[in-house]
Amino acid sequence: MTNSCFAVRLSHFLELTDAEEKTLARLEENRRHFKRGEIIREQDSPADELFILNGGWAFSYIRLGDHKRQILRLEFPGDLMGTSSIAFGHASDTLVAVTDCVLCPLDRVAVRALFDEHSRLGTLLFLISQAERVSMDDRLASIGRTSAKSRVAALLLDIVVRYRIMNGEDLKGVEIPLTQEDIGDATGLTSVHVNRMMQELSRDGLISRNRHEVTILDEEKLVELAEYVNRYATIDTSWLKGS
Amino acid sequence: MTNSCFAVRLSHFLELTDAEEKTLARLEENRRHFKRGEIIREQDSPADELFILNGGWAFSYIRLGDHKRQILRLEFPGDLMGTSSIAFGHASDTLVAVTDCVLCPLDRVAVRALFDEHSRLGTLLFLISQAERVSMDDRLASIGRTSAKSRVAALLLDIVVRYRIMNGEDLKGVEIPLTQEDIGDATGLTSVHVNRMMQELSRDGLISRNRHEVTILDEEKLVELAEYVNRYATIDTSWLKGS
DNA sequence: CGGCTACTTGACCGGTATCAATGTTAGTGG
DNA sequence: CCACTAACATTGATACCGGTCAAGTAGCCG
Repeated sequence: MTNSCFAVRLSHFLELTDAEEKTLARLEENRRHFKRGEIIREQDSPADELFILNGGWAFSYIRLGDHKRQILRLEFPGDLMGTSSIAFGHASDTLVAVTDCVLCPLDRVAVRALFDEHSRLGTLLFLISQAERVSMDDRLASIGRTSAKSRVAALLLDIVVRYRIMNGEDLKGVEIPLTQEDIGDATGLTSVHVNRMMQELSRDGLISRNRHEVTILDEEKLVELAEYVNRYATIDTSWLKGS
Repeated sequence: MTNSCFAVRLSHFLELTDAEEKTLARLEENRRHFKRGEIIREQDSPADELFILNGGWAFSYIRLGDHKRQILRLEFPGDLMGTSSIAFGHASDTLVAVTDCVLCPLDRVAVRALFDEHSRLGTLLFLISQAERVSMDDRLASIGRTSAKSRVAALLLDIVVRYRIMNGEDLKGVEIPLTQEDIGDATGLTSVHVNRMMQELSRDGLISRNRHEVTILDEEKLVELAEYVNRYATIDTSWLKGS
C-alpha cells in the first residue's frame, strides 16, 4: 500500500507496475511543511529542486516591475511543481503555500534517474507536461481573448474540475482559499473588477457564494460563457499501455 | 554529417553521441511540404502525430467562438510542434504555415521508442518542454499584466531572440511574415491597436520598420519596456552531461 | 488596369482600471 | 466573551486604455 500522492495521481493515467510504484514512493520520502501564506521558493533564487505537492493548495507567480503579479498555476495534491528548475539553475517563478502544505522536494538527479530506470514513467511525465501546457494554452486564450466575466468563470470552472479529480466527480461546491486579489492576479484583472464579475455571475444564477465557498449552479451555461474545455477528460494514454 | 534540424537544435543544449544523432536523423526521414498560409492540422481533428519543423515559420492557434483567435506559439526550424497530440488523441490547436514550410511528421510510437532507447534524449526533451513552458508563462504575464505597447514589444523581442538562435547572434533586423492582425491575435489586441503601438515604438526610436522588416534600434529600452527576460540564455543542461 | 488584402487614420464608445470610502470578517490579546 | 485591528470585500465616481466602426490609402498579383 502506497501513500504516495504522486503515484496515486499517475495511476489515474496508467496502471502502474509494482516496481514503478516503489520508485515513485521513494520520491516522497522527504517531506517539508509550509504554513499558509508562506513562500516556498522565491523567484530568481538558485534552485535545483522541484516538488511534489502532497497536501494543500499552492500557486506559482511571476512578479513584474513594481507591484504587478501574474499567477500562473494553481497546484493541487499530486501536482509536480517548480519544474522550471529542471531547465534553469534558478527559479523562474515564486511558489507560495495558499493553505498549509506538505511538499516532497526532489532534485534533478532524481528526475534523470527516473527517466533512465523507468522510461515509461518518463514518457508519462512528458505526456502530462504536454497536457498541462495545453491547459496553459487555454488560459492564455482566456486571458487574451475573452471578457472579464468569462475569465473569472473559466478560473472557477478549472478549480472545480481539478478539485473533482482528487475529491469526487459529483462535487458542485468548493471552498476557495483565494482572495479576490489573487483571482485578479490569476485572470489579469483588478480585485475590484473580480468582485463585480462574481456578483454578476451570482445574479445570473450561474454560481452561488457563501464566504469563500463557491457553488456551481448552472455548469452548462458557465462552460458556455467561459468557453471552457475540460481537457482532463480526454487525456489518452493508450499508447503507453503495456510496459 | 547530419542534416537533421532537430539534432542541430538539440546539440545546442548538449553534445550528442553518434548513436543519439543517428536516432534523431531517422525521425526526419519523412518530409512533407506546406505552402504559405496552408493549414497543417485543424483544431479538434484526430491526430496522433507531431512534427519537427524543418524549414519555414509556422504558428499554432486556438479558435474561440465566433471569430476570436489566440495565437499560442510561433514555431521556428528545429522546433517540435503539435505536441498536444501526445496527450490527447486529437489536436487542441490548429497549426498553420506562415511561410512555405517543410515538416517531418512522427507518431507517438516513435516518441516512446526515443524515451525507451535514449533516456537522456527523453530527459532533454522534457527539459526543453519545461523551458518552453516557462516561456509561455512569460507570455501569460505579458498579456495578463502589461500594457498593449509592452506586449507588442515583448513579441518583437521574442521573435528576434529566437531568430538569432538559428541565424546569428548579432542580428538586429528580421523580416516578419506576420500581418498586424496575426500580431494582434498573438498579443490579445486588435490589428488597429497593434498598428498604433508599432507606430509609437517607431516614434520613440526603439524600432524601425520597412515593409515587414523590423529592426531593433534600442534593445535595452525595449527590454525594459517589455519587461522581457531572455530565458534561452540561461538554460542549464549541465546535469545531463555525460551519457 | 482592377480587385484584392493589408495598413493607416480618425471619431467615438465601452469595458476595465483607478481612486476612495465604507462595510464586513477573521484573528489576536485581554 | 469582548475590544481591537488588519485584511478583505463591497460600492460608487471617474478616468483612460484599447475596442469598434468606418473611410481612405497603399501594395500586390492576376
